[in-house]
Amino acid sequence: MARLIAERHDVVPALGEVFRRFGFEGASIARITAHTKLGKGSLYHFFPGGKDEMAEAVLGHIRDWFETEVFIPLMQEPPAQAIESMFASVEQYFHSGRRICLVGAFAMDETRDRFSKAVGGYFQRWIDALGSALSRAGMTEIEAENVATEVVGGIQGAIVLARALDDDQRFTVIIKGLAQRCRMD
Amino acid sequence: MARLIAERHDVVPALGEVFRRFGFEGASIARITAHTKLGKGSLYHFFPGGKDEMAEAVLGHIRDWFETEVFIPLMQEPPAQAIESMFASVEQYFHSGRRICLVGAFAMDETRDRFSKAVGGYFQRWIDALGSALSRAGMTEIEAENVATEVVGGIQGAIVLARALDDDQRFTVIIKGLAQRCRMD
DNA sequence: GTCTATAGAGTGATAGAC
DNA sequence: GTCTATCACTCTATAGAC
Repeated sequence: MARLIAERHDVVPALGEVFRRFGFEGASIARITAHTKLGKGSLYHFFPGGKDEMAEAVLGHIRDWFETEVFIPLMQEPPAQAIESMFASVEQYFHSGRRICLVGAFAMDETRDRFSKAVGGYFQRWIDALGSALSRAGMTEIEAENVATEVVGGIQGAIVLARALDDDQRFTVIIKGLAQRCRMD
Repeated sequence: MARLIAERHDVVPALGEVFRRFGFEGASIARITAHTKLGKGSLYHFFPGGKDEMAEAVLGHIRDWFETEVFIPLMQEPPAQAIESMFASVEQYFHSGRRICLVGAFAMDETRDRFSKAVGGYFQRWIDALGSALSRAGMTEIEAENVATEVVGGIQGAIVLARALDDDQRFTVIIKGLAQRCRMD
């Protein structure tokens, strides 16, 4: 009976979707078992720390994805093309605003305090990486940091608006504006 | 003992704070009674529709505040000064990013679907009002709408970042940049 | 037998509604 | 306060892999 399906990392994306849909508080174990098709036994076998450990695993998984797909390219590749590539990744990853940023969502209520290190680290790393690219592209340090902050924040805002208005065009329009801002104005 | 304190509208701000802190799912009736110092009896007397009606009341209260303090001035007063005044109100209302936007938070998970009308209406009204002011200030229709969308979204993003990084300076810096954008560039 | 993965009944606590 | 449903979580039982 055992050994058939899962390893721990196989269920992490499914876990992420549940947390995204319902939030941390709204993601009950019942909902999680329904979505992951894993019994409580398996779930607590993989994540002895319960929901907190599940959320931690999801945040780590998100961080890893951004690290390889976005942050490292921003730090190491030619800046103009890495920035363009970042916006393409963002458009795709967030499904034009139909998929939320779990890290941003966790930041909104007291869930933040449970995962403050992962939440803060994710955004700081993003701002630093983008700031590095903008700086290499010719901006002053201070300008690069300000624009990076505005852009990373702007992406979060675009997600909020797209979902609130149920209109992905808003997301795409805002992202285009932010991309323009990175080309200097 | 009864009759002493409350009317329904007196408890709405306290309700708002509970929803802000814990989110809709995390705001349990126990937490609500603790914060409002109202028994369950009074609570269900004022809000027979339960938690949904409580949240609806909070959203209506928020909408009313923005309507008088922000949206109507944007539509009717001299645009440059109404826009400056909007940014001042925003800085104050959101406590430099330490207080979240409940409407934006509700937009993030499936809570949105319960309150989609209030959530969508709030942001659309804000964008329309700001767009009107920007247009009167000299922007083309299309430019005004784009900038209004970026600014309203940018404010939401600023809240997310300020909380995620636990740093209100980020909020203030972003707001300053958005205000600059409204003066044309 | 020992190990890991699994299923799910059962725990007390707490949920929202009234 | 009282109701039922559901919460997060524990535990026992058992499957197959070695």
